[in-house]
Amino acid sequence: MLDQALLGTLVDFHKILADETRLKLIGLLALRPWCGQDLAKELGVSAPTISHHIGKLKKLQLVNSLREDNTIYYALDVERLHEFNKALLGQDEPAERLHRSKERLDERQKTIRDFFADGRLKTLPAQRKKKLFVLEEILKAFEEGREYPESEVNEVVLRFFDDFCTIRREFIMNGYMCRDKGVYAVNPREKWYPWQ
Amino acid sequence: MLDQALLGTLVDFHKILADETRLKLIGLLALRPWCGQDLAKELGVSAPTISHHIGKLKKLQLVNSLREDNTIYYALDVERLHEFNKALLGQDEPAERLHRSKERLDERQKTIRDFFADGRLKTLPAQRKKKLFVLEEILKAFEEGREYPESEVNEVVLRFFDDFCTIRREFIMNGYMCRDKGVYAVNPREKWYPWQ
DNA sequence: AATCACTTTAGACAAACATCAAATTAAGGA
DNA sequence: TCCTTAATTTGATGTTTGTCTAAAGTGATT
Repeated sequence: MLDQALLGTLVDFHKILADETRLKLIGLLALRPWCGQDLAKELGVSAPTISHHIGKLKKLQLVNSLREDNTIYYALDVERLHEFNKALLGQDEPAERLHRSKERLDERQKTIRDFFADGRLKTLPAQRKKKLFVLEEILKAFEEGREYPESEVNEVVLRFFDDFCTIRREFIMNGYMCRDKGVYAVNPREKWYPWQ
Repeated sequence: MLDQALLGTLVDFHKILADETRLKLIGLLALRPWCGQDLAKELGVSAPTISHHIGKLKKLQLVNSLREDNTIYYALDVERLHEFNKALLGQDEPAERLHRSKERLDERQKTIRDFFADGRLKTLPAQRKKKLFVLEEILKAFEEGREYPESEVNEVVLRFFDDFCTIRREFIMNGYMCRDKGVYAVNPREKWYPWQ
């Protein structure tokens, strides 16, 4: 998943953005380049404080500086900002995800053929991936948005497998269903496993 | 710009993500729901530590918890994560920006009519907004992407205004041009003032 | 040289916080 | 009712860090 090198960078990035003054600084620099004195006046802090924060932003290459006579103008690198923002989430592009999901279609159907007979589950797969395929297959017997008392969940599952208790537990553990005060409901599909 | 309410939330968000353990936690919870004990074992920290971090993630509603018998399963709210990530950048929609730029069109043209006569600048406006309009008008005489020695910048500006020195300085100060070792170049237009 | 405007570094202080061990709470099951 | 397992709270500790003042550094102008 998240490799170690990226993790360190990501921590640093968020550390940098986790400060009100620095966030304001970025807000101002997004408008235009500023010099230190003006930034200090605008934000109501001392010049060394500005220098301190600019230094941090520079270390992440979020701002560049440019000297004009005595005064130094700082400019935001918007592109760089976007790079960081993509790092946490954007690693799984929709197109890519779609591609992989198609790749797995055969695997899913094969699993279901293998583990079901006459509409009933022969045995719960031990392999995690296959187990999820099976759970999702059983889940088709439930209506999304409707609430089920525990007894009714058992009833429905029983049509597929005797050990309804295990299946019910797996539904919860894997986020397919939620339970509140003994009442069960299927979670919306997009919350299941977008990474599968 | 960045309003105060959003700013606080954003600081909190980044504070939460600015920790290696929590980032790993999010990485794990992105895969599937986990219970506290397993998370502690997986990350090699104590249970209270996990509890501490989960508490922080919960405060930002980044994770939900779900009790199954004695054990509590924590699940990541991916949607919420996306919301936060959009907050920093996407706040200025292109459509909105376009709208505002149209609003200011008349103002711009009026300023140029007022301050130019026979293609020459009468005087540099003191008011910041108008000054920028004027600078941008003069800037049209430069090619984007081409490099100009200082002498040539002076030459071009001289066609509009005698005090080329001030104009040249204003170009730099306001981010319209950059200067490196005496060579000038016009910055790409999207870096000027998207907010104007 | 001397001065001036601006920036950066150094040092100090206080606040925030990650972590752990120990104590406490919560919920089942014997 | 007691025992077990898991989660949370509490308190302590050491680290990090934002901010300031004072001092030093940096370029340009007189």
